[in-house]
Amino acid sequence: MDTVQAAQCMEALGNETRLSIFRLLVKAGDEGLIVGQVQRALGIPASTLSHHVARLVRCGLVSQERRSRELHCRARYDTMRDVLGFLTDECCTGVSLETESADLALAN
Amino acid sequence: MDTVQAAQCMEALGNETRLSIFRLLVKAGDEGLIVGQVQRALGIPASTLSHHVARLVRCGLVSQERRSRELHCRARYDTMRDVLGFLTDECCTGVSLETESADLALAN
DNA sequence: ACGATATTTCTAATATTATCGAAATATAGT
DNA sequence: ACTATATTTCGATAATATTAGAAATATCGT
Repeated sequence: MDTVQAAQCMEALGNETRLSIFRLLVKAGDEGLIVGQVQRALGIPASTLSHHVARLVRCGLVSQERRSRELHCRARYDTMRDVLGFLTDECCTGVSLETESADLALAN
Repeated sequence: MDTVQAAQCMEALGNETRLSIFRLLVKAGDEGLIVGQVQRALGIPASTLSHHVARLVRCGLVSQERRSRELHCRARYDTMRDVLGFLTDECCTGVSLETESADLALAN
């Protein structure tokens, strides 16, 4: 994952509404949720929600699959893993994620 | 770390300029960099840079320490670790970070 | 074909963010 | 006190994002 896509994903998740949507989808697991379920869960207008979901889809964090009238949304763990990988590699160099204090190494 | 602070950090890192600043500071390691060094490295006007750095400081991703005229900036690994922890726990439930494909468990 | 449901696209208003020059502040050396 | 350096704050403009109602589209059941 390159810097641009990483930034796009972060920007997407940097909005509280979108972060809630994404967390909801993660919790829903493999099954995912249909847009209407998300809407009822979060209580936001359909058009607003559609906008936010589209943005999550655009940056690759959510996938959609139409099932007749309903639109199934699922969190894309692969993308999320890439984002975490980017952050760990590029933004946390030399720091273990464990809480044991770090042995900062200038890895470049 | 709560949802609000996590979102703030992500929003901060979701801007390409700020992400570059942060990566630069991470690479600089424990020593950090003074604002002027960051400015020369990235080639952006001082006032614009100041704005972005202030934002990184505000959300806790960067710390500053004045040394006479110069302002030393350092990446705060502890905050970064918390952000990664949040993302791993709340946004990646049941998915291993290793590339071996996941055993999605609905952990709630 | 029609009416109901699910969701998006359009449109417009409002709000927030980004950018950067100019002026202000802080500190250092002379 | 004066000048130079380092950085921030101010102020104004431009760009982008958020919000949400209304209209459009798609699909279903009858």
